[in-house]
Parts: sequence; structure tokens; C-alpha cells
Amino acid sequence: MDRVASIEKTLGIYELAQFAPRVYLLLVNEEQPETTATILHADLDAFYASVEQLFDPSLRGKPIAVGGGVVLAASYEAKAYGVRGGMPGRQARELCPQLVFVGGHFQDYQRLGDAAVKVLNDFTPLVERISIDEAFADVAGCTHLFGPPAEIAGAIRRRVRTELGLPISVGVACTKHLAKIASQAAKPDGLVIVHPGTKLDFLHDLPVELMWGVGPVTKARLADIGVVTIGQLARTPGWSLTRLLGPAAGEKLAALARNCDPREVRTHRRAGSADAQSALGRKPAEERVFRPALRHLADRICSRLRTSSRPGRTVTVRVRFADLRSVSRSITLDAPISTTAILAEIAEELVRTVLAQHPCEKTISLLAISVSNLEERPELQLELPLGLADESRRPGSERGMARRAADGAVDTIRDRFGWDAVGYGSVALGSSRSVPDAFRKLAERDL
DNA sequence: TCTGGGGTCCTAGGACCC
DNA sequence: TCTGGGGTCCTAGGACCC
Repeated sequence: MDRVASIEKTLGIYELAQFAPRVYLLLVNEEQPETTATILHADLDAFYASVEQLFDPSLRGKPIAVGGGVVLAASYEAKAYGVRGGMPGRQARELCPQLVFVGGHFQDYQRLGDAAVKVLNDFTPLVERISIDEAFADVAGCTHLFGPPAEIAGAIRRRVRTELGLPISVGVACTKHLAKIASQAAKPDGLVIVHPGTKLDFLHDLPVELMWGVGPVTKARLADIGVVTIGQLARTPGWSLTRLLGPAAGEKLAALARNCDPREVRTHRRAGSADAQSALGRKPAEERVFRPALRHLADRICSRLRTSSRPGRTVTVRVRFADLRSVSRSITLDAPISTTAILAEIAEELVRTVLAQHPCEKTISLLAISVSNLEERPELQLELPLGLADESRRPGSERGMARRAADGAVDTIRDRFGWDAVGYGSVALGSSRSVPDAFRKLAERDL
């Protein structure tokens, strides 16, 4: 059973964190009925690292990192040394010499993340998945079956612990924004409930960067006008925020600080674009480098577009140079595409344009392709010319048809034998810094 | 806190149309 | 001929999220 602590007024985030392990935090106040706090935010703790510690008991209690050249995820023990996701492995080892690197059971991450979301779905169909390890749930409609939200949250935590063996933190509040802050406060392995009457007290002393939408840049801008806490933000006039951050961000932030968050839990969110990128280290800006790399990126994107029957009209490429400055170029086509060879060629042309416009840049460090303006239908079999010169890009042309047939064959092989059974251009990307495709696939959203 | 990868949303300027 | 205004789409870049 979770211990119960009752806190009357304001708590700093760091004080909250001290209570966090398995604490059931009640914020009590008068007025509002408790029944309105029905939004749950559930977040698996240090997810990938926890899975590894689950599989190998000798790793429990130790600082571990999933990955090698790059830290993909770190356990809490490793985070205590300052190890963070995205950090180069070498730097992580300097911070924490006893750090253990583990390979990563990527298929199991997907399976266990899905299983945790399924636990939420056993209580309510109103579940919005944010990423592999995180989801919102609205339990307003199921309290008559399962009891008050606090009990549901406790039951979810117990089930994920006993059935999957994983720690999960849950925040409960009346809005998504507040529930998310609460789950962050609950970490690791805790539960925080924010009752409506006290929501503003709960918020006021927390630092602004805990709010959704406040990153390093906005934090610094706010600090310039003396705003450091959410309370101070709430007292800042709207026009002042608008002047500082622009109309959209200013108004959104002002509303959130007053705890006005109209967003509902949405079950079916579809992505509006599909991206793929690859860090190259430092490579010469030459055709022999970027052509195979772009082919591989186009393959990853287009296989997803075809699977979901959502071709796209806008192609954007991004080229990052050695100094980490990046430049993007895009083109919007008359008709949507999902054919690998066509996307690869368009991307190549855009990259050539970028390089021609930056003749002094001899080294590139990253290539990315994005396809947006997605449409809700299969790529048309017979279409007018795309407005680009090459005859073979016409889907109805002979070469166009041959290319679709090639894609179809690739898709079929992958259906049967898995994604790695066949592919293009991956050899060119096989540097030690590169991240496994299996890891990238975990971050993909439903198109 | 020097940099991995997949996403979302916003802004600002320009083209073009009415 | 000049001037104004609004809407929509496109392009490039940036901030932010996990």
C-alpha cells in the first residue's frame, strides 16, 4: 500500500521529489469537488534501462546505459552521475567510470511499452499514447466501475509492477498539463494526485521549465523579465508575454500558468509527417556519400508511407554542416508520392541545390529527409507528370511502374522476414556512431 | 551542455488571387 | 493608376517535446 502524506500548501519540486518513492501525495483544500481530477499521466521510469535491469538482475542497483557510441537511455543510478540520453558514450564513461553499457532488447521495449498501455486500456478506452513509454488516460467515465481516480492510478501501478515487472509513475489532475507535471514530481516509482482546490498552490513555486512548451530559450527569455516560477508567470500580464514570446506562445503559456488547459485526451492521433535522419560524423560533401545515405533514408520513410497508404506531397531535406549549422530546402509536388526511388531522387536534387548554394562547406555531419502534406489514400497508379523533368517519375510510366513493383517486392519480403531482410544503402551509414534501425523504429508514430 | 532521432507547432516573408 | 485588405499556399528556420 502507498503511504499517505497530506500537504496543505505549497511544495517545491525538490521537496516533492524527496517524497517520491511510493508516496501517495494528497493536496487538500476546500471548495472544488474531488471528482474533477480524472486525467492520468502514466510514465514508465527510465524505461529502457529498467527493462535491462529486469532481464538481468545483476544490473539492478547499478549505473547502466543502453547503447554504446551514444547513450540511448540511462538508469537512475547513472543519471545521478549526470549521464543523459543522447550523450556520447565516452563522455558518459568519464562522468561515471563504473558505468555498464548494455546492448538493448529493442523488440522487448516495444512489447512491454504496448503491454503497459494495454493496462491503461483495461480501465478506459480514452487513452492517448504520447510515446513508447508514456500515455494520458481520462478515467471520468469509469470511476463507477473501478473507484476514484486515485484508486485506479494505484491499481495501474500495481499491475504494471506485478505483471510486467516495471516501475511506472502516475500523475492525476484535472488537466493534461497538470497531470504531466504531477507524474514528473512523482518520479521515480511514485504517485502524485493534485486535487482541484489546490492546483494553483501546487503550481506556484515550481520552476517555469516544468511547463510544457518552456525549453531553454523561453526559460532564458522569461528570466530576463524576472520570471522564474510558474506563480510569477501567472501574475505576468498577457500582453507582456505576447510581446516577449509572440502571440501563440504567449497566450498558450499564460493560459497554462492559470491552469486553463482545454486539451482533451485524444485516442487517435496520426502523424502529419514522416522523417528520417542520420548523423554521419564528418563526411565529405560528395555524391558518393550522400546518395546511398539518402536512399536509405528514403527507404525508411517510404516503407512507412506505403504501409499506411499515406503518400505525401512536400519533401524537405536538411543538411547539417561540420559546424552544426543546418540548412533545409523543400519542394511541394503536384501529386503525393511514396515510391522510394522517386523520393530518393528528389532528395538528391534538393541536397545538390543546398551544396551548390554553400560552396565553401566541404563537410556534412547529418542528412535528413521529411515528407509532409500527407494524404489519406494510396499513391495513385496513373497520374499526370509531377512537374519534374524525369519521365521515370511519372507513376504511370514504364520505369515508374517498375519502381513500384520493386517497392512492392521489398514490402512483401519485409512482411514475411522482417525489416532487415532487405534494404538499400545501409552500408554507407554503418559508422560506429550510428544508432540501430531497431532503435529508430521505436520512436516512430502511427501515420 | 557540444549534439541521437522522430515528431509537433509557430513565425515571417513572399507569391498569388480576389 | 494607385492603394488597401484578406485569404491561402509555400518556403525556411527555430523552439520544443520525448
